[in-house]
Amino acid sequence: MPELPEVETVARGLQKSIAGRRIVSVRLGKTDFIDDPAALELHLPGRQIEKVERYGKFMLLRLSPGLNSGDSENGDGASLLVHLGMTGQLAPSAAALPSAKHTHVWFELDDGRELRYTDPRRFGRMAYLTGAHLAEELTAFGADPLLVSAEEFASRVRSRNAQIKALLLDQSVLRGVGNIYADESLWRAKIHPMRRGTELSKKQTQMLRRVLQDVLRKAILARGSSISDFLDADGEPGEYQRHHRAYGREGKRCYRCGATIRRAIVAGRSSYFCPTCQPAPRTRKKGKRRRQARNG
DNA sequence: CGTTGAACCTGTTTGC
DNA sequence: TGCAAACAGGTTCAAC
Repeated sequence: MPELPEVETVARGLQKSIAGRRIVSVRLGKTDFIDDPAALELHLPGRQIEKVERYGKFMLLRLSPGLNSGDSENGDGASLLVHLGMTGQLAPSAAALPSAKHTHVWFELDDGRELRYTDPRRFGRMAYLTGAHLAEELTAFGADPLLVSAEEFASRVRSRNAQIKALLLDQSVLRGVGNIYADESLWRAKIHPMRRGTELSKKQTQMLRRVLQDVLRKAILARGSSISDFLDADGEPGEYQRHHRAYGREGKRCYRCGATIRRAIVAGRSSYFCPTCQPAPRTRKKGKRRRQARNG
């Protein structure tokens, strides 16, 4: 569910509502999505949440130096890394309110509230990481799509023979793009999701970066897309789903040309596109119909 | 190197 | 109405 704009929305909300608060205690339910549950219970109590930021689809809760002695990496960029997976929600709540179903982590704060993590499918991830470990973790990711230069974007995309949809979803190429914003940007750039990176012209590549950034910025302004269950840190849905041009529009007409939006599985994911505006690449032979004779 | 499919887990929607 | 299949904003891993 949460891609870059949704995670940015949650991170900004949390920065406003919980930055500066201290974690008093930690309570855990199911923990199979937590790297080292005991580390949370051991290291988080007493720490102040200094800042909440986004890194790709991750949230980084930057923590104050710990008071426990014996922890050689105290203060060394200690952070709580949170990935929302498909259905994760992280939001503060009055401690007295009942917890939603599938709430698995409660951080008691020093102002009487609790920061709660709820995640029905538990595809999310949570980890307490310090300095070197955190840095190492983050090196696996590619460029931030909002910051990437035209040159870097082009070199990352045009050097790869994979399908452009797969490249946009690959977090080691760009960090933060998911299924919705991949399809939305490809529709706007008029590029078929099965086109190869190597196949894109310089113009197309420039256009793709431009519209991707534009879509992401506008989606952030609209506080993300809520298809069925995304809620921000204030419990509010986003509005950007109203502006979707491709994603989820199978069978409806293309806003640009009126053709019928199609759905196909590309890179293992449902992909929505306009078959007219986004012409398909020449299909590989792949058995089936033997049209033209090859050999000459 | 690139693709595909399965797996992780729960809930909701769709189809017969 | 009932029940099974398909599908969901993500990631990872094995197999080819």
